[in-house]
Amino acid sequence: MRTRLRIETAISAYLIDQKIEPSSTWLVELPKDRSNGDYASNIAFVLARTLKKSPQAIAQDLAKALPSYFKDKAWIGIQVLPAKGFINFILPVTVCWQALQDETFAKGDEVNPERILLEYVSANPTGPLHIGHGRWAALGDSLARLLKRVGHSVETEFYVNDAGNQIDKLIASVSAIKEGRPVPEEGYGGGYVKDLVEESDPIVALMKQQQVTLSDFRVVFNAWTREKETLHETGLVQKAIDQLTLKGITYSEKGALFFRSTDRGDDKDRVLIKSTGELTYFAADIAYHQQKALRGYDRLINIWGADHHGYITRVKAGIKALVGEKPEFEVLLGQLVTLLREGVEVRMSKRTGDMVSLQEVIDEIGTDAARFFLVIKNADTHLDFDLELAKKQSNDNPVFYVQYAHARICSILRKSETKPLVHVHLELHPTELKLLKFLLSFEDEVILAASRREPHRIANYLIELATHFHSFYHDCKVNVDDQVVAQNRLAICLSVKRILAEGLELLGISAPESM
RNA sequence: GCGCCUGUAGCUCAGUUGGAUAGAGCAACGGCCUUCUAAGCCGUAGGCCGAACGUUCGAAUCGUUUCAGGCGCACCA
Repeated sequence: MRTRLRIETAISAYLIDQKIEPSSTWLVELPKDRSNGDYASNIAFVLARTLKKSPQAIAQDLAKALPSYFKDKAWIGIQVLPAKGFINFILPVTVCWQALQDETFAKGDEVNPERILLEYVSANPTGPLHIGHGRWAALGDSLARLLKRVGHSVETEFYVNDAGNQIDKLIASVSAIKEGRPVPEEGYGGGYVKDLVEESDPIVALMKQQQVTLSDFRVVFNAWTREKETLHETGLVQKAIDQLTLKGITYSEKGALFFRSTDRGDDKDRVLIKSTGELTYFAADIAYHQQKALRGYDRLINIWGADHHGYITRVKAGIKALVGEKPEFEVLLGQLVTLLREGVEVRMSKRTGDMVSLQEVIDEIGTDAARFFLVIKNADTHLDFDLELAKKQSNDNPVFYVQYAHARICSILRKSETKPLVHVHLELHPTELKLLKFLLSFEDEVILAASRREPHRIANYLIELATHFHSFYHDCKVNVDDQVVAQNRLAICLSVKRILAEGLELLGISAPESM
């Protein structure tokens, strides 16, 4: 971002000098085709209307004038080229090099750092985690890492629904098995339920099991909040309901207590207390979010499956009613995962026990491959996860392609006897130059991925970086006799290694020294 | 019926705050290991970006309509 910021600053300075006020927003971005330049701006298109000149003519003028606005010595060689109305910027190698050397490269660039609470997975403790939870786990954990990386302060939380109907059914199923009775209808009959018979507290046992799986998946939460003890036993749910009633936004009807959520965009009012006297999950949920809000965050982010889409408006309405506009409430919806084995869908049912658990997936294909598969696709596209395919592909799985690049660099470093220099001389092989320039764009990718909450961008960036590196490896031998060249290339290798490792780290994937 | 997501190469998907000839991997075909790990590199072929209309100097990207698939629309969780 800092590099891009320099360019934006130069353009702004020019506009101020010329007393030009753009009619709408312009930007400096990575060109789609990197061979056009390192950065590009659409400013000429934007100014065309105000200046009543063609974008091409404006671009010509700007290209001539802009270089003198880069005051820093290192930037002196910058090329500013007009092209079909675009303005392309080609950075001097030294600028790229210096940016990469900076300890804080692609780190802490967020303009408005926030205190964020990210809640994800939050699976009921009624069975093992499945592949769908795996998607939220991979997504949430990577997102947390990304948000931290750009400078937010992030805490992660797993909300444990250890109260309510489903829990009662599970307990009933366990005792039924224990006493040799058949599992009640609508109960849980999966194989794992039989194993719970030995446990003094089946819920805790399942929670621990989930924790082990997540830990194997390299996903660790700052907090596991248990609904029963933090919300019900403390009376906080009732308190939240009372507050709503006090505000006059509840009403009784047919023996139930309703929350007037239609006042805040919902299409029907929601029940807080059923006519049976039981509290709804919705009541507990808004109490929970109220508690989160009171802890003083700027933003609450939740990751939910698309099947909870209908829930957003009402929970948002509840939060707004209880705590106001203060903490932003943001829900990231992820589309569902279909688990396949050789193209045939594996139905996910905890009740029948007909399922493949996340633990089994991890054991079968490994955490690295599983996480990569789950995070590489945009969260809003439906994901088909084929176990056999994931296993079969494991040799040309993109994750290995990326890891291989890292391992290759480590191998080069092991074989090299020269020490890297601090700077690069200016004569670079074209492939080498492309690689260097691509490294620089990590900065922009991280910012974009974090601000749009799209970790899959990092996975795609890494694949592309690995591609650039493998080409470089092929075209440019590192350990050559010419010491200047060797040191240069070694220095580039070190940068690639660092970015690969940092990128993989953001995805919670290992960067092996050898393969 | 209403809401949200998706529809891009044979397959799996990038690209979507409008921009420069629409990209990658797999599959297919053809090259490259006496040289730092061939889990690699290079090349060829493959497209009316679901369809139609509209907004714009400019649309895969925005709007309307429509078709197809997924997921929701409880005093269930």
